[in-house]
Amino acid sequence: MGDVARLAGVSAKTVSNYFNGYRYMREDTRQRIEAAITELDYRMNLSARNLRSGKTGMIMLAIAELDQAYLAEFAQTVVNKAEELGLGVLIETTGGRREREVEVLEGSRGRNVDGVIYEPVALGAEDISKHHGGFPLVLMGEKVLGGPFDHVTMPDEAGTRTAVSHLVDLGYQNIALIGTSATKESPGQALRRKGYIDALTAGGLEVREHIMVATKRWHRPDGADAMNRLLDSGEQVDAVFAMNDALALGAMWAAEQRGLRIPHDIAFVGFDDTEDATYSIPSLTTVSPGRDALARAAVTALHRRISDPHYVPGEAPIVTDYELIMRKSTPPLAPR
Amino acid sequence: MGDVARLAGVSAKTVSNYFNGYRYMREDTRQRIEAAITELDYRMNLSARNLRSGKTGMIMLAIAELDQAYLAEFAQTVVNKAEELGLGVLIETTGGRREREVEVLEGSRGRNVDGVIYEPVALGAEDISKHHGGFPLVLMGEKVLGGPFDHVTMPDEAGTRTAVSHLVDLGYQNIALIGTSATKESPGQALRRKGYIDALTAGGLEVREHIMVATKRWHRPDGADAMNRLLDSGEQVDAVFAMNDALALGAMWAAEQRGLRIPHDIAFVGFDDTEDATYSIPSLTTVSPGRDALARAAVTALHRRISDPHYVPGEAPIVTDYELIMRKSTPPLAPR
DNA sequence: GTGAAAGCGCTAACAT
DNA sequence: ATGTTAGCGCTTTCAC
Repeated sequence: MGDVARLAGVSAKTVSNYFNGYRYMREDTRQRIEAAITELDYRMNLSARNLRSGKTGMIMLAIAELDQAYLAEFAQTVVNKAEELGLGVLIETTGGRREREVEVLEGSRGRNVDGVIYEPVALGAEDISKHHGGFPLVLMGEKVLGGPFDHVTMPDEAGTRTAVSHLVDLGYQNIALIGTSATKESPGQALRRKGYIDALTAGGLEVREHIMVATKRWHRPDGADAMNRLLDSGEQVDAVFAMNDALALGAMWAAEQRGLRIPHDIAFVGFDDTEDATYSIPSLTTVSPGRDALARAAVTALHRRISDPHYVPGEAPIVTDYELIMRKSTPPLAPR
Repeated sequence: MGDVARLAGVSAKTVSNYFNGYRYMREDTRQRIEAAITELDYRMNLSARNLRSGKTGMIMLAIAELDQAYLAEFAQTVVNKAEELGLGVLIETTGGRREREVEVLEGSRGRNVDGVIYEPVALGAEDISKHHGGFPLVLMGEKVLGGPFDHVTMPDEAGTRTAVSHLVDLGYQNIALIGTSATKESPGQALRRKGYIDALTAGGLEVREHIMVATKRWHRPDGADAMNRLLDSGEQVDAVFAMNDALALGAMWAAEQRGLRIPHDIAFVGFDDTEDATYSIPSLTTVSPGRDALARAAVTALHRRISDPHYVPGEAPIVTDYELIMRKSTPPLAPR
């Protein structure tokens, strides 16, 4: 920057003013600076600016994994929105593993970005308060009581309840659940399980532990695997609610592999409304949880928290609207 | 860091040595430092380290979009591999738009990371040399002649040729191509188109411009749209090679919507071997281009370039092995 | 409207 | 094996 100043015949401070949009500057000064920048092909050293200003212009997005359509689409929207606000996005993935989640919360990178959008999977609310190092944080999922965090959350419970109730209304009586956890339940899992149980209860149906199937992850192979176990069990099943679209599509595929006719023999419902749910054969009924709005809300809240020192995180979660998207995988149940 | 040094009764330099793994240090010194760090809950200020050392410990991954399964899976592997090497990954998306691609190449963020992995879509080789600001760069796609860049590339041409030849061998005679460009062709597009044409020619089949269909992007809706236009055209088609899996799955869906039986009436082949190709109904024959190996190779090459000042980028591209994965969407052609 | 000087928190180079 | 000095390239403060 010194070089630019010298070439333009001004001080470094004036060049700095130029970059920071300082308003009072003579037109000829501005032009000389611009000419010098072009001439020298100068780019500001962000490390130096960061050191001095205490800001980095970057936020971190810490999620379980990118190779899950929902999270990839979420990340895409976060990157776009951040770009609008002049922020870069550093992506860390945790694989949903507790150890990595703690690392992210305690590590130095978290304190060296302006803020973090964080999706806890293995970590509970207490853990987060305990391990958190004091940087601006927006949580995806449950509220951490007392923590100074914004939190954005999908309508997990209500969305699931609506979807399962829809199956009940269509006449299905043996509705399986795919995607529970054999070990520690994540917040989203707990809420979706609750929505499922409530809908069955409200519909006067029995809640059967044997048709609630745990999976390790939430990818297609897990869904296929779960479906195979379900069919092997001999339990009667006429519909499946899966905790996300990938599980539902994997389950549907496994059922078809075994010679069942979809959706005639078994109906399927997913959650997320990722692109592949529209284009599966048959197309998949699913819950659209307002993904883009949520991602934008997360970035906006974080940005406000970063740039306004008086900003106080909202007590209430930011929840988006959801919508049940009805497609061909859930026909009205024909009398058997 | 000064605080830590004071509390531990050593100089700042010794604390710095501690963080940088300097080997010669008395055990009790080390322990006093560790105690002080814990006591103060100290985390290093990376901006200061970056300013001083001229490195940031971050690389940038500049790709078209994250909400494309192939790129999301690629990004996931890049993040993992970078993490292994102690590097953070800043993700920028360009949407494949020329203007954004230039911005990324010229902007200040590129000069403020240690290196960049870059996927040009709209930008040609000349553009890249012209706009590049001198930072370590690994390109995905074609070789930029004379540029000091490593480049990693999928076996676009050979993979496509093999896939289309397979259709020819099975007896298909009217093989459409989905995913060409109406405007400027990207490197990958050009190579896949060439592979397609070569395979047809080698098989003694006519190359028909009318069954080569352009799409705006490479997502499912684009594939569906292209398939509809193809079917509306009245051209005879018994198989489709799509430039990626998403296009193939969208096209397959559209054909099914119109009452065609898949794969009996039309066979489909994709490219990428994303997870959804395994679990579609019917499962999709596709080219597996060694995605993970490629992502790891890209990070490794960049890391070497960053850390070894004598490293000279290879002349030859890093190409991975590919494999044709045969599934149910391409049965041997029964005599009609 | 612009300049001069100080200093953000680290590490390279050298000293001990 | 550890301490001292200087300075990375910016922005802040205050003076002009």
